[in-house]
Amino acid sequence: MSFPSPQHDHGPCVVHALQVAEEECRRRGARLTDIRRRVLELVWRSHAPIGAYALLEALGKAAPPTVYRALDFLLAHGLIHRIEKLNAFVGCPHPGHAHPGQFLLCRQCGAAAELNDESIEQAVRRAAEKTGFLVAGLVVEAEGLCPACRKDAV
Amino acid sequence: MSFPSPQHDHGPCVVHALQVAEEECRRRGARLTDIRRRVLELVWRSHAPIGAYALLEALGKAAPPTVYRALDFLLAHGLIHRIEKLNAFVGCPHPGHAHPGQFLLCRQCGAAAELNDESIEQAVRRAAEKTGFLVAGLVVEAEGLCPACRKDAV
DNA sequence: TTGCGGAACGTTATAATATAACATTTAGCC
DNA sequence: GGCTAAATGTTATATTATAACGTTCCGCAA
Ligand SMILES: [Zn+2]
Ligand SMILES: [Zn+2]
Ligand SMILES: [Zn+2]
Ligand SMILES: [Zn+2]
Repeated sequence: MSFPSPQHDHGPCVVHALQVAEEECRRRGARLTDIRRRVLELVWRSHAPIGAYALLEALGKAAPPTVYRALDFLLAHGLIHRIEKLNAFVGCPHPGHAHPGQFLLCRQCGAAAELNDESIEQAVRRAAEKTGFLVAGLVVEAEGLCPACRKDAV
Repeated sequence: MSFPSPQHDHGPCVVHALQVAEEECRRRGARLTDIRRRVLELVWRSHAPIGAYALLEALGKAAPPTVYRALDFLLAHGLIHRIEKLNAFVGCPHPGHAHPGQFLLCRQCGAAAELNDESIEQAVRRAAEKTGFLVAGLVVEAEGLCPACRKDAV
């Protein structure tokens, strides 16, 4: 919910995310195969949202469909989110209940933070209702400066 | 601000948009060249957001950079918006003051409506502030059913 | 008017992102 | 073990976007 400090030790976050993912997949009867786990780990290891071809390269010998299929699986089970603005992917810090993500993207350091603010979704839903539109999915992506980069910029 | 009825006569909308664009460009000292005007007209003629390569085809004999340059110009001067989710473009119904768009995108008929709801932006700004993040740009894209398609679906 | 200089455009090639189609392997189940 | 469906491998190609460089056009000023 808060912005990840750039110098925090990210290792434990990755380990924790993988544990949660194992659990969540078990609960759902979904198979977190080796490739899928490796992609998820790579996504988490990256501090910033990471693109499919960067993942592909990190995986070593693999073709595009391999990584896209893994990403599709992870998206379908709510373990990652896609950032539309960046054509990139980021780990979900609290999978288990389906939700659209709301993201803060630092234009300086690339870091991303996920919000899940009820009032944002409500504001959209209310405004949409006024026009008679029924909201089914929602993309919210704010670009700007994270706390650390904001300080640096003075 | 409200959803465009699918059977409304779109011709006048296009004509009006082009007039406003002429005016706005004059005001800004920007050149609305033939290509740029044709691209803007094509964007407006399309009921739904339209992609760069569809515009390219409609233009006839032209190469990608031609249409992308025109789109860049139109974006820079606030005459169109880009829909990130769709990699597509839509005319702005009220250019003249820079603003991020907030969009309602019908998954059935493809129609798009632009909102400019203060409360949405405020909700995002407030939630971002809590984390110390400074918002500079904002993408809001809701997917769902427009009033007409909602009725059809019962 | 003519020539200058920058903006706009043309053209070719290529980068970056994503999917189609089909063969092969693997994992779970009886 | 043998069956089946899911997962993965493999090749080709679609889709979206930009780089690089040459040419043309347009406003402006000598
Ligand atoms: Zn999430
Ligand atoms: Zn930052
Ligand atoms: Zn607008
Ligand atoms: Zn519709």
